[in-house]
Amino acid sequence: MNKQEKSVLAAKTKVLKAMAHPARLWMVEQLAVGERCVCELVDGLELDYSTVSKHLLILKNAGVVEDDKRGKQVFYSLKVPCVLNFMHCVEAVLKG
Amino acid sequence: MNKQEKSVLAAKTKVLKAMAHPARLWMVEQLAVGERCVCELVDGLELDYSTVSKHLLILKNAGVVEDDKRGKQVFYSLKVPCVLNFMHCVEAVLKG
DNA sequence: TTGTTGTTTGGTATAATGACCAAATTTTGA
DNA sequence: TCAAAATTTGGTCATTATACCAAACAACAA
Repeated sequence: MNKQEKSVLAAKTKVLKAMAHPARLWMVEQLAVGERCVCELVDGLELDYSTVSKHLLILKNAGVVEDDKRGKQVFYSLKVPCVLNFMHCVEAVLKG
Repeated sequence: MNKQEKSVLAAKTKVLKAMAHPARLWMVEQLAVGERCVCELVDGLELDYSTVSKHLLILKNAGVVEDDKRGKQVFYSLKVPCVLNFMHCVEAVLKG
């Protein structure tokens, strides 16, 4: 494996890791329905604002979501809807 | 979020986490081509046998791969080929 | 200006991961 | 049997993740 292959692999891994956490995956599924402000995600997850904010940063850095500040609130939305297709496959894995 | 929703989420997360590591993702991509013995994966990754073996166990426990012992060697193969479809989406994420 | 709401940042303690080494296991071959 | 080859298991240690608290910031309202 050369240096370039390694960096491609690292980049893909970053996207997968971003979604590989229950709170983050839940948020991705919510955002698939439509944009949400941080407050709504905090409500749903019952986690600290600081925690949710950091999770969102991870998703954002991975390129999975984007944010939009409107007034006092920040709205997050799914940047790449195809990530959901994958979840069908994950469900297939779960069924064996 | 009730107990059942949480456990479904945990199960999906397990599958994602299993692939969210460069060595494991590389192995999944190799296995997509065809089955491989542990020795071949060790060769390609340049990691310890023990390390690779543990990575494979994680993939197996997640339901992503299966193993087949033939003689002295153990061959691993991809149990759910659709996981690869997802990688196309990941690549889309990478392109922004 | 001051206060309030919504969000992010910094810090810290704790838990989970991942890499290696050594040792145990399993299968085959001499 | 005994030894070698392929793999797994157990243990340790360093690194990374994650949760919470406190404090900082930004936008708006009084």
